[in-house]
Amino acid sequence: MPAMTEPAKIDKRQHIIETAYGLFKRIGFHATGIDRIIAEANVAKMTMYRHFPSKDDLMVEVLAYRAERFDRQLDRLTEQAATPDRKISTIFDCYGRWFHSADFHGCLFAHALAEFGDPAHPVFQAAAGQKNGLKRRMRLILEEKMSAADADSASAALLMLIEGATLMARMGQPDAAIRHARKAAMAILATREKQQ
Amino acid sequence: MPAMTEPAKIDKRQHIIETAYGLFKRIGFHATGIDRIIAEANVAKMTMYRHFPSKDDLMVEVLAYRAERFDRQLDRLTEQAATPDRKISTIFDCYGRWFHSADFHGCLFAHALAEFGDPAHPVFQAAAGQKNGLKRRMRLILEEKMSAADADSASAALLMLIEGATLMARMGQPDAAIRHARKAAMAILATREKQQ
DNA sequence: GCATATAGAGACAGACCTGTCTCACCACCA
DNA sequence: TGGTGGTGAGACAGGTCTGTCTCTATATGC
Repeated sequence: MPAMTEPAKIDKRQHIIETAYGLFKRIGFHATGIDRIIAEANVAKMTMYRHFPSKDDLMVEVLAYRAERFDRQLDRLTEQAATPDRKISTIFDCYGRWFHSADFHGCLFAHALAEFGDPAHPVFQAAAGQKNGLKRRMRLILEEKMSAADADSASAALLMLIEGATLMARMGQPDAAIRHARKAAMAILATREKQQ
Repeated sequence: MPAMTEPAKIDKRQHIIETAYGLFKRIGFHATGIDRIIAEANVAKMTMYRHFPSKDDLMVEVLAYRAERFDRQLDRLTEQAATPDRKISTIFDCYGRWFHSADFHGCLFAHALAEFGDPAHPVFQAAAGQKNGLKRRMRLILEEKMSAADADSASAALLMLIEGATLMARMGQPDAAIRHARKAAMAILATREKQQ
């Protein structure tokens, strides 16, 4: 075909990452075979292996891509919010929308941690890095309104609520998950309010 | 060998379940092969397939065995506690000890949910059943001291904290996980205190 | 003693896994 | 025009997966 119909070629690599992302999310890391990825991406096997030396590398790149997209989204949303409380609330909004989206399949990073138990494995580290990054983000937000120790404790609690809510949403209760998580988050933040 | 040295034969089936449990926990469901299970259990392949028609069945039975052991442990611990708050605190104690145990590898049920995304899959259902059971247990405890609606909301929040804390412990911070989870739990329960 | 049930050992089938390799094709550029 | 680099298609290797099968050995109950 002529060059005009080949804009997808601009980034075959990115196309593979996004296809693999969809499969890992829906089916799992171990359960998704290379053959299926290349079939779904309409790509030759050698094309994939030229961009990614191994499946492990591909998984790490998929996680990195997803983490960056997530971070950019939260950057954009939280910079519009005025107060720490509003920033946190915006994050919960974001999760609530995600829980109700059509292709919600739970947290890819949590699944990666579940499938790769070895802390030395690159996939484990990539996934743990995203979780720690989210906690750090919330801690920095909370330090605007409370002591560092309280911010550390509260951000850990918020992260736990978010992880637990994601699990609950995955078990078929997205409404209850986000509602109860938000209520609990407000209760936690309220106890640290006067510390300002 | 003579009959005296064969008491293990009393329940080959149970021995297979416990061996598989250890492997699934450490390595994962998909990553653990049948061959490895029977090798570790010192059992012939046909012996395993005689007791469990398929690997799926074995996984479900392993989850059921683990869920029952967990329930019995919590039954024993919470019946010794006098008040609802003490019962909840005892559950957190239990999780804290678990986080610090030598062979802690995260929650098998959460891992099962991560690896089997289809809600119709028996493994998914077995895992979701355990989570819902834990939430129900805490809800019943909390209904002694608060309204049904508050107990529902608070038990959901406690479940989320527990799940999130388990994830955090798995990422190498068991101390912070249980400490912050407990503190957050107390804050959540405190806001529902006067509702009694 | 004999029947029945349970188990061990391991070959085997058929599918699927990751990863390598070859060959042909085509777009682009000098 | 001829070289270069990315790509498609698919064979292939070597291993592992689940699950079935056969044959043998042993233990228990009648």
